Amino acid sequence: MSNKTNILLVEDDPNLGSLLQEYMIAKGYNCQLETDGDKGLKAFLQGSFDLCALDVMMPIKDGFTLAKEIRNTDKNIPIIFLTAKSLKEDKIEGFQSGADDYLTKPFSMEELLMRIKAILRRTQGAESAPKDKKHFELGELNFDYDRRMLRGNEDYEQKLTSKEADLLKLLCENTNDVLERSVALNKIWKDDSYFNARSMDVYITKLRKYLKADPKLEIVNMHGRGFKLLTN
Amino acid sequence: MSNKTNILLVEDDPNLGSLLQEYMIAKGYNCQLETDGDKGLKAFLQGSFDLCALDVMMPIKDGFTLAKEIRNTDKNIPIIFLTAKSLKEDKIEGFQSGADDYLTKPFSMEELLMRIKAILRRTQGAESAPKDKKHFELGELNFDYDRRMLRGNEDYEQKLTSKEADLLKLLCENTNDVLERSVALNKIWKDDSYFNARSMDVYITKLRKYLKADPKLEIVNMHGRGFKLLTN
DNA sequence: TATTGCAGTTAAAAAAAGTTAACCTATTTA
DNA sequence: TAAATAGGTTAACTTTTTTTAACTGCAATA
Repeated sequence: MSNKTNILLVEDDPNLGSLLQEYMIAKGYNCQLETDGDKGLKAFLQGSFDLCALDVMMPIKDGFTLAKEIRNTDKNIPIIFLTAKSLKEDKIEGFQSGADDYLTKPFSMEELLMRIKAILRRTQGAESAPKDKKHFELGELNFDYDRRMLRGNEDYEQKLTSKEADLLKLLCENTNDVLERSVALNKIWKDDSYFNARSMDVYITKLRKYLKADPKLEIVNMHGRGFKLLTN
Repeated sequence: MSNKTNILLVEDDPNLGSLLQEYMIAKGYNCQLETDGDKGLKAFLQGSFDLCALDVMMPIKDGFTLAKEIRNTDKNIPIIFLTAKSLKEDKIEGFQSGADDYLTKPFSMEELLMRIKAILRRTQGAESAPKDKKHFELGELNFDYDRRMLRGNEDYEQKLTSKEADLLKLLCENTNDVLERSVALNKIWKDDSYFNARSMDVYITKLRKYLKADPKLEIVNMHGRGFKLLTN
């Protein structure tokens, strides 16, 4: 199975249903479409979904009832209702049957996508810490970003300032590839301007000095573009 | 402090604002009302909130900007926008600035309450920061905030003053992550000013001295930003 | 090849942080 | 009540980090 997010969409209007399905698929989700409540429940029980988007007014079995049945078997699955009803009482019934969100038709598909993302950010969300790497092997050298320390295998040790460490980290993340000047300026200095650019050059000089500890390491300039850290 | 859920409401229309505030209080929440973006940010920095409900169109500072500033200091706090704008583009900007939900006026207070509950069910439910932890493991050391005591496993014992303990607690809550200077100043000294900043530096010196009991612990400065407590 | 802008380097200025000690203020103790 | 103590702030000075400035050389392009 892919590692995409799986969405169960239950919608009795086949036009709207497949439109939404296509859109979600285009946006990189797996999206299974069912056209009534019974099929929806069956699909949910057999599959493994991360989120349900349910139409409220459907023949055979309405969305609220379906939601309760789904909740019976999974207390945590996020549920979004899609509906033409905009009466207050209905929204409240929707939330009371455990909805995470409630969209009133007509809504834009983009808004649906945003709301789905907002909910998944929370639920899958324990993760979402981008968790970038903090420790790099640079030829003979070893760079610990958090401790801001550059170590060689003899007893070379060089403490870095925070700007030095920030810049070296960016270079490492783009090893053997161009780090665009504007990218670095915006990430570290938060502003791409002439003086900051000169400041960055000063730091490049400093880093080059430190990296001399391993003669294979080199920071080369890409005229008009930025810098590249070469490791061999 | 009570164990109620704390909501920060920022709404420039005083009638709507206090109406919502009263309603939330009647429903058993703590709800602090601020009437513009600057006051809102200050209140957020000094307080300890579980959720923010922000009006989008406000004089001085709009809700989107405020949301970004709040997100800068707390990556997880749930944010709901309240707004008269119903344009698609605005909703999308709202969600991109990290919103969990987006209500278009006019909405019923009941619906707002439902949506708040839906979000809190997720955030308070599952994961993350038990925000009010009072006891921290710091490498070899052990920090009891209430007793204001730092203990090592031999017989190292260090009593802390209340400011020392406050600052160490903030550092611990952001272990291996930046504690912004302004955040600490606003939370502990209630005011971000030059002299308080110097005072904070004095406390950093004191804490560094205490933490020497475990050589792995380190408080590093992030120039212009704040401090980071490293644990390994 | 001459011009122009980009990059490399170094030194100095400016800003931020680190440290120590003096100095308040309130509270406890003699 | 005076002295001692404790927590906290202010001040002065030092050191580190970052930015600015000035000068030099190189690279692209007309």
